[in-house]
Parts: sequence; C-alpha cells; structure tokens
Amino acid sequence: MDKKTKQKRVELFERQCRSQGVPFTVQRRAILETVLEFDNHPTAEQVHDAVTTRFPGISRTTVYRTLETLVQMGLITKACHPGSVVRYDRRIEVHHHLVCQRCEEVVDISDERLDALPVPDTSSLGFEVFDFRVQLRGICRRCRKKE
Amino acid sequence: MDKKTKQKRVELFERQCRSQGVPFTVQRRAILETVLEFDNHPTAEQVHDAVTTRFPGISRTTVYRTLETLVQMGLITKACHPGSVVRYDRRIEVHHHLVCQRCEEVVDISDERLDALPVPDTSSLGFEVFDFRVQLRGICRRCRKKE
DNA sequence: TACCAAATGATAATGATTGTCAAGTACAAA
DNA sequence: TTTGTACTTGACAATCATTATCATTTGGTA
Repeated sequence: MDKKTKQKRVELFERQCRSQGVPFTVQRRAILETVLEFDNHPTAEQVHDAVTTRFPGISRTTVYRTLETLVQMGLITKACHPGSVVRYDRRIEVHHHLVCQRCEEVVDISDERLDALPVPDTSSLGFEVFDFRVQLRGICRRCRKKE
Repeated sequence: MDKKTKQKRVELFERQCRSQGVPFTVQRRAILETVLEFDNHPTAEQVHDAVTTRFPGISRTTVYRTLETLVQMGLITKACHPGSVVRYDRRIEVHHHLVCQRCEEVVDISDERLDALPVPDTSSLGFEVFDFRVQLRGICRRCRKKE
C-alpha cells in the first residue's frame, strides 16, 4: 500500500472520528497506521508487537479495543480464518481468499470474474448485503507435497 | 437432517475408519452423531455439553480432538465465523453464509447462482481448489433496527 | 484371547481475549 | 486559553478456549 493511500485512510479515520464524536487519539492513529503496513492478516498480538516500535509502552488492551473500533467504523476488516485467533485485514475493497484445509493458511487473491458475482436478493431475510468474499477451499502446494 | 442421512454419515465414518486404520470408538461415534443434530454452527464447548447427555462423563479434550479428526476426514467442516471461537458445521455440501458485520451472526443460505461460481485457475499458485463458499457481508435485521 | 498402537480422560499449562477501575487526555464550552 | 467532563488508556486480574502431558484404557488384529 503506497503512502498516499495510507494517508488518505488515516485522514478518513480522523474525519469519521470528528463526525461521530469519537476522540482521535495518538494511540488509535498509531494502531491504524500499523495495520496498514501489513499486507497479510495480522493478529492483535502481531499488531501490538509492531505498533510498539512506533509507540513504546502502548497497552495490549488498547490494541485489542482499537482494532475492534476500527472494524466497527469500517476502516479495516476482520479476516475469516478457520483458526481460533482473530485476524485483521487492511483491505476493505472486494477481494477473495484461498484457504488451505490442511494448514489453514489464507492467501488473498483477486479475480474479476469472482468480483462479478450475482449477489442474491436477501431482503426477505431482512439482511442488507453490501459486500462479499469468496473463499476457495483446497490444499496448498506445501501440504500437497507432504501427502 | 433426517435420520437416514445421519445414519449414512455415521456409516461413512465407520467405513473411512476401517479403511484408514483409525479406531472407530464409541466416543467418536457419539460426537459425530451429536454434531449432526445441530442445524447451526456449534462450538466445541456446545458439542461437549450436548454429547454429555448421550455419553455422560465424556472428556472435553476428547471432544476437541475428535472434532478436528472429523474435519480432517471430511465428515464435517469448520465454519468461518469472524469471532475467536472455532465453530463446526455438519454441512459438507456447498452452501453459503450471510455474515452480519455488527453482531457477527452467521446464517446459512443456498443459492444456485452462487453455486455456479466460475472457480478461477489457481494452479499457478500451486493451490488445488475443490470447494468454495461465498460470504455475503452485511447487516442483519435486528442490527439494522438498532441503528 | 492376547498384544499393541492408538485413543481417552484427568489435569495442568498456555494463549487469547475481556473486565475492572484509577488516572490521563481530547475536545467542547466558557 | 482555561476548564470541565466524558471517553480513553494502561495495568492488572479474570475468564475463556485450546493444547500438552501422561497414565490408563480400549479397539482391532494376530
């Protein structure tokens, strides 16, 4: 992610804070900037480790809380890994995932044909859909070699 | 899930155990049967609570281990919830999920057009894909009312 | 029936996440 | 600019989910 995109995301965050009456703190800014550095799907713990170099002494609790706040505000997303640890993703645009059923690794992919997915009408369920992800399940190269 | 389908799944399990030299124990049978009773996505803890009525005193550890075994054998799947608890799913056929971005509830849906998804060629990534799921992200009725 | 490899159960250990609350800070109002 | 206040932060404890360990038991086969 280039500098400009990152800066824009931070500015968007600041604007949303102002308009929603949410304090725009240095910690929150540092955490968002740190997540934007990851091109994969870091855990809260990994974000905490990374943000510590930028903001020494920042509390683990704050990182956990802020990540959830950022998700709620739509600035980052939660990645859907099968494992038992929550992972975050700076990517908010539509993209998709390859998930290995053996080692549970998740890799991002982009594919125009997947993006063109016909989103079904879910209004009867009361569900308003505004985004989607395709999860391709299979076995990765490494695990196939093992078997 | 009707009785016959359930029975067939158990028999399939037994056959796979025999052919793979995996002991077919009463505990494993009870756990599989219990998961098949759930029409949603139970956690290991929920499965343990439920299986206890059928098999009093069964160990929590055994439930955790067996659920993973069943996933590895392809008899059940892991559901991909955003939260930090692993959830299981008796459904092994292709189906899709509605995920509420507020309360994180996950609801199964079926849709023929989604099933007809053009699976992209991932061989260059060394990935062998044999299944996929679409995750429709949005906001559920209850959460929309709150907002 | 006896053997053995693998599973089970009890328990402890670990790891992730959340709850609590005193102290600090952002931001709006004066 | 100063002040007040609600919200956030950080330290720490508590909880919850999951995994590791190991002695004991059991399924499956010779």
